[in-house]
Amino acid sequence: MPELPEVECVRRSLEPHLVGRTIARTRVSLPKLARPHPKALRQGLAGRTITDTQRHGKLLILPLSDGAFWTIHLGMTGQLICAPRRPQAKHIHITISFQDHGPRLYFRDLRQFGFMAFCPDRHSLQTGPLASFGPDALKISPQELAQRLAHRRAPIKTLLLDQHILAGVGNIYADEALFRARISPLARPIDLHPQQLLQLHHAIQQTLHEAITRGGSSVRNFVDARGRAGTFQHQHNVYRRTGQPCPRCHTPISRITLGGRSTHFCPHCQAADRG
DNA sequence: GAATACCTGAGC
DNA sequence: GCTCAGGTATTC
Repeated sequence: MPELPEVECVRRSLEPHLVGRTIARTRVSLPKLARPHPKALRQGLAGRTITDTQRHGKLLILPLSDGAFWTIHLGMTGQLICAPRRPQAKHIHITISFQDHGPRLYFRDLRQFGFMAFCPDRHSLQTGPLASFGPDALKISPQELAQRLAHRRAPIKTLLLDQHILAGVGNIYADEALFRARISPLARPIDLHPQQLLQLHHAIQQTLHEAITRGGSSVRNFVDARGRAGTFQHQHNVYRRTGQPCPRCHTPISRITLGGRSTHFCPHCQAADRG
């Protein structure tokens, strides 16, 4: 479920439960979710203390004692659960227990697209889990966004989903940000005025910040580490609203496929010839 | 770029 | 039975 706002909500809900705690034991029941392999994850985490919680795009980064890092990507259906006992749930693939014998951390992932990785130092973090990510979507400047989009020829929606360009925007927030900026998902960067790129940058920031404030979007069943659902799905203007009236002009929302992903937009407010 | 692959489940 | 699902890497 998680795009940048959901991962940020997970990070915030996790922080008070994790920082300062020392890992005792890691149990991996689905080896492919542990990188580079289960033994490295188990041995790397054992005895190390979590010193902070950070996020880059959709990647959770937990700095550890001795300059190591633990990274977690939730993929499409990943969920972190902090609880004293194993929840009555299927698809729990990794369990972390701590030296204080307090609540454990359970990694649940139905579709198995997520992962946990151990990085012994900053270099392996940057050449490993972080290698494929551009700047964080909440930290990138308008100038840098414009620069990174400049000579790309794909439709803008496809580019927003490309984590090499900027990290954190997924299908929901790409559609919602383009609606706010009144830009067609089919527009190419070369078609856009500099002013429109500024609007897009602003729309991305606004949409992501507002979603974080509302606890993220629980389209299917996203919950944070304490089991709380978000409410931003009630603020969606276009995402999964095919055929329903545009909140701005009442034209029915269209749905097309772009880069293999369903794409929702208002054909009037976001008309291609209006950028 | 588009298609496909990795997975399981919900909803029709 | 079929289509769709919020992510990403790899192939043609």
